[in-house]
Amino acid sequence: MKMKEKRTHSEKTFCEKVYEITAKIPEGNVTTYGTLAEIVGNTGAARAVGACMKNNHDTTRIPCHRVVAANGALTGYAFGGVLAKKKKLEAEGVLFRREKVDLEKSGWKK
DNA sequence: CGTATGACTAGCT
DNA sequence: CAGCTAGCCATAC
Repeated sequence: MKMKEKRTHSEKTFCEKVYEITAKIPEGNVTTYGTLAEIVGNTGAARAVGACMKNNHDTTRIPCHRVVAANGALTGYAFGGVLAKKKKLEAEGVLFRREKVDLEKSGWKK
């Protein structure tokens, strides 16, 4: 197999792209892993997105807390759990419905 | 290079 | 409405 395709034409890996997009999410808005994956050009790679997020440790530059599940539910967070994630979102003005984000109102519109 | 894993999603029971 | 299964992708070991 040729797993070593080598991304010479694109130094950025899938994760790098994800970070770029995530960093563009405006405050008070959120997006889903699936949507994020689609934006980077890999629809269906929602899992890969999350995998990169936990690998990312730049919450200051990469607001990974603005990325939630497709149903608006908060999933993991490598800096304090979904609890800290929820708090951050609330603090930014994201509308919550019970324990889930209201994607209808706070969903990020690209 | 091959296998295992995960911050997902959609579908079915 | 809640829980479980199977499918998908990229990364790490």
